[in-house]
Order: sequence, then C-alpha cells, then structure tokens
Amino acid sequence: MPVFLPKEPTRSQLSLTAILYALSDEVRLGIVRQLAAEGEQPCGVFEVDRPKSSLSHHFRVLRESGVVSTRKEGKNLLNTLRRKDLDARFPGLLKAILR
Amino acid sequence: MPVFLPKEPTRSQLSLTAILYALSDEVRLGIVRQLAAEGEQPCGVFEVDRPKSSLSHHFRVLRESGVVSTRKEGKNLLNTLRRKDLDARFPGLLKAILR
DNA sequence: AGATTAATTCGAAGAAAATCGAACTATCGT
DNA sequence: ACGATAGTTCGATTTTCTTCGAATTAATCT
Repeated sequence: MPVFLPKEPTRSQLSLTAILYALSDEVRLGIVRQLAAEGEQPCGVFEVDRPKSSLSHHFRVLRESGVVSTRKEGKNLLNTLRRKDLDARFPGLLKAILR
Repeated sequence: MPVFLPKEPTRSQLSLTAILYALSDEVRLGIVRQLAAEGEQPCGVFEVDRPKSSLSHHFRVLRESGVVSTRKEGKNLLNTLRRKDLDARFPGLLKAILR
C-alpha cells in the first residue's frame, strides 16, 4: 500500500471549478486563510473541531485541487498556499477571496 | 401549492462559500459566463445538455446563493447576474472568475 | 527496540447534491 | 376555450461528500 502520494496538479492543470469547489467549504477556507496569513504550516496547528482523519480529508481536497502544496519536513507535512500558481492562472481570484 | 418563490438573499446576506459553491459547477459557471456576456436572458436560451428540470435546479442554486436574480416578464423568467451586489460584497471576485 | 508524535489510508455510515421524468402553473396566441 | 410555450415543483434514484474510528506508515527520541 502506498504511503503518501501527493498528486498535486501542475499549474496548467489547475481547474477553476475544482478550486472554487475546494474553497466553498468553511473548514477549508479557514485553513487557506490561515495559510495566507501565517505562511507554511503543518496540518497539526489548525484548530479545527474535527478529528484528524477529517482534517486530513480536507487537506486532500485542497491539494488535489491545487490550492495547497505539501512537502515533507521530518515528522510533519508542511502546507503552503500555491499563491504564484493561482495568481498566474487566475489573477485576482485569491486576493478577492481572502480579503 | 406555491407557484414561484424567489427567495433570493439580500446583499448583506450573501455568503462567500455559498457563492463559490454555486460557481464550482461547470453548467452553472457556463450560465453565469453567458449572462455576463449577453446580459439578461430567459432560462430557455441556455444550450445545456440537460433536461429542463435539471436546468431549473441549477438556476435555483444560482438564485439561492445570490449570484443571479430572476424576474418575471410575461411568459418567461429573465435572469441577470447580480454584479453590483457581488462587487459590493466581494470586490474583484466576479472579475477574476469571469476573465 | 520501543514509545511517541504526525498525519495518512481504509471502510462504513450518514448527509447532501445531481439527475431526470412526470405532473403542474402561468402566460400567450388563435 | 384550446393548444403551445416557459419554466417550476415533486418524487425517486443515483452519485458524490462528509465524517469518524481504527489501523497504518514514517520519523524522532530515549
């Protein structure tokens, strides 16, 4: 069984509807807002009233839609907002959503 | 039985996540793009590969989220993009999504 | 090696959404 | 009044999401 497969879309694979869908959930939008404000962060720091497996699900949706990128750093996974890619493909979108 | 109840949110009731959700569907986004390009239009002019009842469902989602406003004009219902309200509450959002 | 921590995957259950046909309402034209 | 047109509502089915506990992987620490 595979352990961890990123499966993040490339910049040119980004889909607007998939991104809008990912951001249409309060929990996920909250995560994205926090990433925008604080920068790279491990999954564990997000204070969400949900068990880990649920949080993990939401991170997956964010990754698969290309909103967030995740890299491994020792024991944890560090998440970042894919600002550059998002701005390149959909200028102004992130700014409008995060304001 | 009620015949037709708009139930459109006021400007201040607009919810970002509800709007993003409404626009996260290809069919609905297509409708919105066309409304943006052509202005007010009846439901019937949209060439969508779906039966009327499905189209009607998508219009309802657009109305209930506040993306579209519908008024009755004789035999048909005319739909418009709620540009002013959307721009007021979420500046730049529509522009970024429609470009 | 064993324990701890970080986060994922799996699987099942429940909730929410999409889809479509059929029936309905309202308006218009003849 | 009848028929056609525009679009909705209803109800059932299917599909897709969310949620969560339990098991799992991987890294770190003692």
